[in-house]
Amino acid sequence: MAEKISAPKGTYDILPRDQPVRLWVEGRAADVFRRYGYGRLDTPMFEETRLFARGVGESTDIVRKEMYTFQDMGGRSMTLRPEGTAPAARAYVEHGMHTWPQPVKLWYHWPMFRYESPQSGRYRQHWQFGIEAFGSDSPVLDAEVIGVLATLYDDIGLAQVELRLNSMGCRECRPDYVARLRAFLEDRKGELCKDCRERATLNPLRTFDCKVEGCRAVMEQAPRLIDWLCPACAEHHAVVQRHLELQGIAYLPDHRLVRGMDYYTRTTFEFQSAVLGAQSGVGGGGRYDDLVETIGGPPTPGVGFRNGSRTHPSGIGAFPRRPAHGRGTDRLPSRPHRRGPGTGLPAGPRAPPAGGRGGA
RNA sequence: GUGAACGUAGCUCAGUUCGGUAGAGCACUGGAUUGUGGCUCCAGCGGUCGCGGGUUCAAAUCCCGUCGUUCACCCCA
Repeated sequence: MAEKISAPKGTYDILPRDQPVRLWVEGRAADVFRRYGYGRLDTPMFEETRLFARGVGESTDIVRKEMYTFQDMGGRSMTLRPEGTAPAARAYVEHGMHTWPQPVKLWYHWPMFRYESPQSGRYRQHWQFGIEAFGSDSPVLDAEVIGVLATLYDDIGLAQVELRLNSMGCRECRPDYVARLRAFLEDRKGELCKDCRERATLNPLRTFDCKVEGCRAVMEQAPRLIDWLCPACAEHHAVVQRHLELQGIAYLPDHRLVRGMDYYTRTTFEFQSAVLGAQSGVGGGGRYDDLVETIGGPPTPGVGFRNGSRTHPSGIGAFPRRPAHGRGTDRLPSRPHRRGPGTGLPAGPRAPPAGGRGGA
């Protein structure tokens, strides 16, 4: 026998038994997005490399060392998309969506590619749901986007998630704050770990993430971005919170919450699950008011979220879920019957959730 | 990129401590039985023990390397 060939490192096959859950989740998501007025967008799986370099940010790890970049036959540098917001923004500009009624609301379910070393819930190709709303800087829209994700989680019965909320400020107030933070870190340099001393110059906001006890103690006394927002950002943040409360969405203010892309401004948020170990983020997002302009479009604010398949190839399927309630008829389908015509049809609406790898 | 654990039939694993040329259950195939393709019973198929070196009379078992998986760090979905 010839040498066996297996799926590339960090990738996985999605077998017939996984499809019912997958289709069910996508169906639920599509339904929620539709109810909120989002239309589906599909873009190519690869884009010109400079779209991500500019959109995601040259200083991010994604752009610096995690992209699947290749040269096509015409000598152009192309990259398998590592995230969805930049391509969506590109499509917004390319198709003149600024002439559509604003905000333009888009959703997608796409595979993403990152050259990382795989570990729990982290793959080289994974699927993400996302929504993006372009063309409105209203804080009410931020709260709505968070509401969409909360509704989706509620709809599929995802349990034990909590929402963390922060504001990253804008190009007016963040630079001032970062300078202030840098000065603080420089001052306390001696008390920081080796990693943090590097972070202090490269990406000072990340020093808040450090798990080293000494660093945590120092960072307790560090200036907090949330305290140094400009009046406009502070007001924006306050309105977002008020509208979360109006929707009855519980959240935890977390001034240390920093997400991976450079494009975030003002609102950032993340739903986390206590049961996922180190990879606790389930989904999150935020506002990106400068992104469209950065990639060559007209100044256009935007806000969105993405939800990654953290634990299971079939997507959200393996997350812990609440028991099905009596009236919610559209619960998760069970695995198809062993025998039968081979259609893989769900057994029925009342089947209990099945979790775990390969389950359901 | 760093560290640790692991890698034996399609699947879940035993065997590795104290080296002696591979086992179980499930699945699959065939048969018996049975008013179903269900149950039970019988039989069978199936592994160069991830790969490559080394030590040894002899390696799944010890040593080195390599690839892969998992978990953690980094970072992040």
